[in-house]
Amino acid sequence: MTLDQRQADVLFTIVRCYIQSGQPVGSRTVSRKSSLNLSPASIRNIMADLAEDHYIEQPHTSAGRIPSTKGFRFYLDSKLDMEILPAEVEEKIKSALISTGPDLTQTLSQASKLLSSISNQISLVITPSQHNIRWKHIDFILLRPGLVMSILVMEGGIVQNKIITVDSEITVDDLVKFSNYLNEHYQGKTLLQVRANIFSQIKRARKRFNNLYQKALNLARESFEPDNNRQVYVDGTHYLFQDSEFTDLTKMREVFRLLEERSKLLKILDQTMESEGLSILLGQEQDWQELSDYTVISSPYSLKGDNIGLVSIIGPTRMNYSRVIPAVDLTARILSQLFNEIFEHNAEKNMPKA
Amino acid sequence: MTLDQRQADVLFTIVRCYIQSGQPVGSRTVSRKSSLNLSPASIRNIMADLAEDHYIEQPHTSAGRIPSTKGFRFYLDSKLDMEILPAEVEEKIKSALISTGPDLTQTLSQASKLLSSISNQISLVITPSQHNIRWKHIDFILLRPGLVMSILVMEGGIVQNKIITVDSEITVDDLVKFSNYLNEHYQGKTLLQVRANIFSQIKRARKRFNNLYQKALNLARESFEPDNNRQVYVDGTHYLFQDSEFTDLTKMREVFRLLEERSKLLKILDQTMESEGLSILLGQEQDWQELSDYTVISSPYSLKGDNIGLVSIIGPTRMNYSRVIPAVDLTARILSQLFNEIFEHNAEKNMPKA
DNA sequence: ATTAGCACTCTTTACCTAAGAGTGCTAACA
DNA sequence: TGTTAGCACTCTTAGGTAAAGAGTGCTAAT
Repeated sequence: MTLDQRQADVLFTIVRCYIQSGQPVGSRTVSRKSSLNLSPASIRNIMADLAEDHYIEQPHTSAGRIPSTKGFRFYLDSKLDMEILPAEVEEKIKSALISTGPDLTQTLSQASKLLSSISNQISLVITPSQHNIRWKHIDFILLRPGLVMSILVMEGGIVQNKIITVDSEITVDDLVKFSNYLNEHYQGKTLLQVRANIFSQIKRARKRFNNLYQKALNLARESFEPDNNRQVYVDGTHYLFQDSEFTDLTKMREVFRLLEERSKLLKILDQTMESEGLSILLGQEQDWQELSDYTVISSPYSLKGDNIGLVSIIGPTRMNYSRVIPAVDLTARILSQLFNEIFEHNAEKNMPKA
Repeated sequence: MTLDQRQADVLFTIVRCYIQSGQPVGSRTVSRKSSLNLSPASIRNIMADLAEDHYIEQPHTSAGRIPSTKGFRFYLDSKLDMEILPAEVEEKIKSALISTGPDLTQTLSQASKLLSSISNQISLVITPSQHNIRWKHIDFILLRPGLVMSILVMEGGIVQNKIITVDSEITVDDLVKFSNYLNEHYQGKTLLQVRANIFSQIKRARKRFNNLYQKALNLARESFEPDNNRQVYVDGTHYLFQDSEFTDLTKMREVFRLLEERSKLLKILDQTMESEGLSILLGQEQDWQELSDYTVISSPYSLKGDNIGLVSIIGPTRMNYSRVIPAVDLTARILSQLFNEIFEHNAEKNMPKA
């Protein structure tokens, strides 16, 4: 079942030509473009084998062949001929991201813009899940009696606001006390740690402590709840119109619909969140009707070895992988680097205090 | 130059039919669809007049007529046959917006989603410019020496963060003093008022006050700077693919490109910001290459009579105005109402204190 | 003033044919 | 035995023509 050298060679040539032209590829073309010097007739024999094993398909009898999903998968898994991005591109991205200043929100938004422009595809950047990020400060503001806004500031200037309904007797002074307490006890811990700690305290508090303390804990619990509206930065949507002559408009429309349905989108992207390094999902391999002619390439970015966010692009199955894959990879790597630098920076600052 | 009753009648019928079908409209069709009972031949005479005055155009000799930009403008300015949205739709929107709770950011995002789904077009909602909104609270957080995050919370839970570089000698205690001072003196004022006041104080402070005070003022000045990244909520992009048989893909692509270029988009939309009530901009009347086949319908929402934000839709010039216009209008009205309710609510709370 | 009638124009559609691209098979070749 | 030239066959595409259809503009009659 596995392909020998020549079969693979032919398959790769077909994939490359198909990506370039969007048209079925004939034996003549393969014969000319491939490195093995064989006549079209010989190529045809090999192509017949490949077709039998479903690596390639024929739109109709007298047409050339196009790679099947299986064919694409084989091509992608062997990841040959990736372009090496010139060092200056790497430098350009890095400096563009650093220049966004200390606000990581800006950095991520900028990363998405850069990625779409160097890949010429739709780019997605998901903001970090905050489990593993340390927080610096919490603040409660009484919007009106019974209504509090909590503001949680984390490393790198990531902010999470939440509006929380509370007991209407809670006063501004109470809130100051709460926040002082929390800032003193939990500052510098990760959200995950804080949450765990708060839950255990709530259990104990049921019996031992006074009412005010319980209210504080409940307020804290709600504030530190995992953020369910993680943001997704989307850029370069107009690139989907490239080569739209060959594209089914209904399918294009589905992509746009998906991009707006953030929950569905996140469900798809989350699959790649835990994987190490880059992953490539072919729409047709998964059961996504929305992306049947499209491919998602993702790479997580990480903080201290934990994946916290994701960089991806969505493009047609026949996109230029050799350029796009390195771009996604690079962007994720640089983001990781930036996050870790900031983390290091702050860790030094925190250590002496602790 | 102005049209008489019959000419207008014929023009309206042509516009209506063209919107419905997307095809040139012939005299037969007009004769059947219009209320005046005239034969196709008579209609043709009237159509010849209209064509001479450039209200309608002919793609080629033997085709029907399509409304010109001038024709559309005439139709839109007389705004007949607007659908009356059933009261239950109004109720549905209202309750859906109220149910988003006290967080106005959520409310606006939801408004955009609702508008796109009832209009079947791309919807845009611009977050309020904060000049006329009162602020409740300011907070400074020392991210690291020399780097401060300011958090400005306004009426309705609108939050504006800004990261500001400062003198690296400023301490956490200084920041607490600053924020206490600002909160005491300026709470409840509008951003515009605060800014004016701060500027005048800075001038005086140059001579009279100590260094710390000047630093505080400078920090305040930067925090209260008008927010240059006003958000735009965009929804329903996939509706652009409706009737895409008749649509030029290059032009569609330009729309998507424009939607991502927020500064350009805002420049276009800001034109309508100051107008009273609904405005309709035909892409071809303006000098926007990006929107040559599209129309922007906008209506500002207001707080205490001042326009603070904008609700719009972007759709093809031949969209169903009779449905879309009331939808935009209604959404803006409901938003104004909600904002004013919240304002009233808070005003009552603020009054006794002041 | 309105309309029926009609010739005219231009587009659209269908149909046909020829060209072209590519295949698969066979037989010959190294 | 692997490779290749040759060839018949299939299916799509492009081009051209003719018929159909839609709509106009004009004229003459009502």
